[in-house]
Amino acid sequence: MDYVCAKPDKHRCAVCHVGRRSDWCDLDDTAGAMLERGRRRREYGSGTVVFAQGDSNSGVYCVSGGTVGIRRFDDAGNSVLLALAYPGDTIGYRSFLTGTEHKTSAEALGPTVICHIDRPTITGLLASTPALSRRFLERLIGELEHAHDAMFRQATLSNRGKLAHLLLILVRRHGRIHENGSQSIDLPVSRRDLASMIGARHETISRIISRLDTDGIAHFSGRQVTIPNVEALAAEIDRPDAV
Amino acid sequence: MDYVCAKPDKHRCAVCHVGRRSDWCDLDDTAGAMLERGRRRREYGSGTVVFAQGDSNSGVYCVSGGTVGIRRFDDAGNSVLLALAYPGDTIGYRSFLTGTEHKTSAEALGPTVICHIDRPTITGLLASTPALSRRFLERLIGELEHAHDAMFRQATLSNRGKLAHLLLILVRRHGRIHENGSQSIDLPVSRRDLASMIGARHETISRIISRLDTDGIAHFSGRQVTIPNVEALAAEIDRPDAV
DNA sequence: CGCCAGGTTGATTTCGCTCAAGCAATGTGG
DNA sequence: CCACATTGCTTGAGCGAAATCAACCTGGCG
Repeated sequence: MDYVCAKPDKHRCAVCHVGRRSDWCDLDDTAGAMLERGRRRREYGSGTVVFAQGDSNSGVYCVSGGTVGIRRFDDAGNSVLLALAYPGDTIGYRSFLTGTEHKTSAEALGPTVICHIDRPTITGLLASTPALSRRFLERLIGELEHAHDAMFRQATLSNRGKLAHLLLILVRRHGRIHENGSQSIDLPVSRRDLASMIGARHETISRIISRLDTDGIAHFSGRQVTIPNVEALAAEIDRPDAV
Repeated sequence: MDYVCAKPDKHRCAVCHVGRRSDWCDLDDTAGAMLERGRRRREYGSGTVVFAQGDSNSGVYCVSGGTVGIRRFDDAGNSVLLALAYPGDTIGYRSFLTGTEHKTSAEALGPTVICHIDRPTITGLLASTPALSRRFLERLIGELEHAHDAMFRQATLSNRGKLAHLLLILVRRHGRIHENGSQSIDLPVSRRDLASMIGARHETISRIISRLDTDGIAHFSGRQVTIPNVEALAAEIDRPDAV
């Protein structure tokens, strides 16, 4: 999701460096001041819960630094990592808009900085700045688009294909390019979460990982992944059968 | 998704009987007149395409009668039925809002009546009626919620459980209650589409169906399904193993 | 009448899940 | 500081579920 602000370098949220990519860049001076008053910055340690599924809504959150996991639980204790949120993303706005309890949990994956904007403030901002409502609308559209893509992949790809695709997405976000053209990722999530993201057991993920390793597609060492050839990884996506 | 109009029996779209459940019930007199001018009612035969994935947007559509399938294709010709739309639902509004091409196709599943509202009209309505924008927003939230639920089920349930769940949803929409407490559905979709909705091959669906039949959970005859005991069907959802 | 799409069924193979054991890293209380 | 639990990960064995390939049926429809 790439939202570009109409007024670059103006009225952006002061603490965040995301600037033009945040939802707040359309605010005028008074609205910006209101945001500054109602905003509260906080750091979260790895694994900390930002808001929990079932909690009543207390405003919205804006990710400033780090990575946040959006997760859903069921009664049996199963959990699925539905999405990842990055600096510039607003989260928790859905239950704010509907006035219902949170339908998902959000947790810090690694050290994270998040601003909380309380209900009165965000209500005021929405009233004074129609463009903000539009931002949320477009954010929703992006998320729905993302969910539809995921549903389609879930229905058409093999587990190996799904993992390859997920690695490719993670490379785009977290990847570092090496001198020899290979790329490395520091995975933001555990194996179990990788498994839940593609709808497989964690043992299955382990096996696929070791096969990708022996096939030379991707080399795993803890949460470090090295991908010699990204094109080769991409070629794995729609292949039902291996070499 | 149950949206209730603030002004019942007033300013609703004239041809539709959905009245309070449509997105248009908030319009005032002038906006209502604008809608009447820009609206064009049309009947679609079974299987007809309303709009196709890749088409440029030409406004939005409002389902008046029948059932519409929202489908996504890939290059290889695979298709997945992502959602169903019913009278009162507005479709095609996402690509209108983003100004991009349609990311999904919509097709009539059986005889269907749909109103088309052209771009200038819907643009004007949105400008004059902020509540309409809010309607779209809540529609998006509902769809995203639905997609998240689907992703979670896709990751946690067996194919049998997914099919049981899908039948339960369809019973709610299409079911008729018999005298003896059993319920019947006239499936709006083919077996292949049932398969794509739960991410399985159509042969697998055939087998699960015959097993549900012999287990006495649901009896299939063409697109007619009879469910003696809905509770028994619901109990199938989270059961990984059969009796 | 023959064709064809949609559906069923069978045989076989592959994939992925379950159960289970083992291992490394981390943390904890004595 | 060590014994010991805990957590996350890997690996193996066996099994069940589902995909694949294929034959065949059935009801429309030109």
